[in-house]
Amino acid sequence: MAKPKARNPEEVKRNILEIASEEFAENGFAGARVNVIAERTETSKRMIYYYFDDKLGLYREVLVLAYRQMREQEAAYNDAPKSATEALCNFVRQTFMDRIRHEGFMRLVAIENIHRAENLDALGARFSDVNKSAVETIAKLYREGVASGEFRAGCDATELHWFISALATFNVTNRHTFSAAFGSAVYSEKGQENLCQMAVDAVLHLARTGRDHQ
Amino acid sequence: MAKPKARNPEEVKRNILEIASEEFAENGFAGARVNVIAERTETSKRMIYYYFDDKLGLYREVLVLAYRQMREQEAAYNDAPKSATEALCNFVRQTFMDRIRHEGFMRLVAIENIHRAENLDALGARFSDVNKSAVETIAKLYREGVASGEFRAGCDATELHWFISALATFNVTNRHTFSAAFGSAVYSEKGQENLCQMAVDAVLHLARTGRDHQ
DNA sequence: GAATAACTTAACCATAAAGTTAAAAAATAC
DNA sequence: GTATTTTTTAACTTTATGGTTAAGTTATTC
Repeated sequence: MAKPKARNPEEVKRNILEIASEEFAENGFAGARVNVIAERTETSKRMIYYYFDDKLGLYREVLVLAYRQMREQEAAYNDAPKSATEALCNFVRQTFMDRIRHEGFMRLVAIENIHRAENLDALGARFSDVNKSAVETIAKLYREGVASGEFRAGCDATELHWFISALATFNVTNRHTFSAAFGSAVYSEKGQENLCQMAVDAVLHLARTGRDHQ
Repeated sequence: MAKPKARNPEEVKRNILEIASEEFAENGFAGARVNVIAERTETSKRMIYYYFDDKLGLYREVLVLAYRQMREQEAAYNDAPKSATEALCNFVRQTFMDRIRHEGFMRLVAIENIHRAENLDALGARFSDVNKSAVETIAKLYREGVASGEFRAGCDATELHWFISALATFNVTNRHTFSAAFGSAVYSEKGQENLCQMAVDAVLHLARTGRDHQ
């Protein structure tokens, strides 16, 4: 009577990781409960230990998957802009919106920073390889702008990436304390447009003036 | 033989809060252990419950104290700069360095954001009152620059504060994942100088161009 | 100087947490 | 059709956790 229920280990793992990702993002590593994760999956607690050994092993696989999904998604940008200026402008906007869309990922990153990234470090090359594309995108973009005369040389691509990332990330991860302290006007529709435009203006300015910080 | 050990409830409370602040900043709310906090204080676990009721009560008092100390310290800036430009430049640098110096506070803020600031919200006016000065400082500074013709009108002071805060905060709170992903060059002495200078340049640019984002 | 309130100590408790055991069943591979 | 891998179930163990009890001590108040 009960359906045969075909086996699918990959799907079981995927399902566990999906739920675990939500629970860790919501409650942090120490705050998350293995029992709760188990209850929410379509399988049992035993299977979590079967596939991931322990809570930490599960958490680390969640991190790997989250970063991989994020970078894959970022790599799918590539519009066909008319100029380097336009491309950079789009890139900043994209990043800003992207961070908003992936709040769960942002929370995992914030949590891992509280752990001083010791779990990402433990992953070694399995992690750092994934990120190479992120800086390369903006490096290429900036080079093209310098070549066309739109930007001035001297900026460091990683520093530009840092700058864009800082604004887009803070906007999501510090939203709650900022609102509690200073009101939520900056998180109104108009407020968010303003902040995004400020980010675009500032980044264009930095790219155009080049290395004024020698 | 044992010294009389004079009573000093305020000192006992202060001591508990100091240790608790370190433990919560290090491990988060769920990760922190009341037993560990108790062991590290000069008093006993019972006194924590005597003064703060429970773990959450202790955590909330830690937040109150941390924000108060931070704002008091910020309010003690007031140098005597020659121009509004110089004043804004100094303010950005100060903020940038300040966040670096108060890593523990930054960690508490990050942790409270993971909790969606529900504990700050629960404090109500006891919290929001403390922050009024922070935006007022930059608002005044910007007004003076507009009056002197150095800046153009139209910027929102809270948005400027958000902008400066974003860069200075991300630099500290996302240090570990950023380094793990993109290398630690931006956290070398030279790298940090560059980032700080980028922040100054960008903020000056925004203040000078005023409301290009209507 | 007795009463009272503030404070201290350490043993104790109930619960909840991560993780395990063990036995069996079902699907798949060979 | 035998061996292997995957999956299920549920009870169990160990340890650590937040929180409490209860008795005692010290300063302060009257």
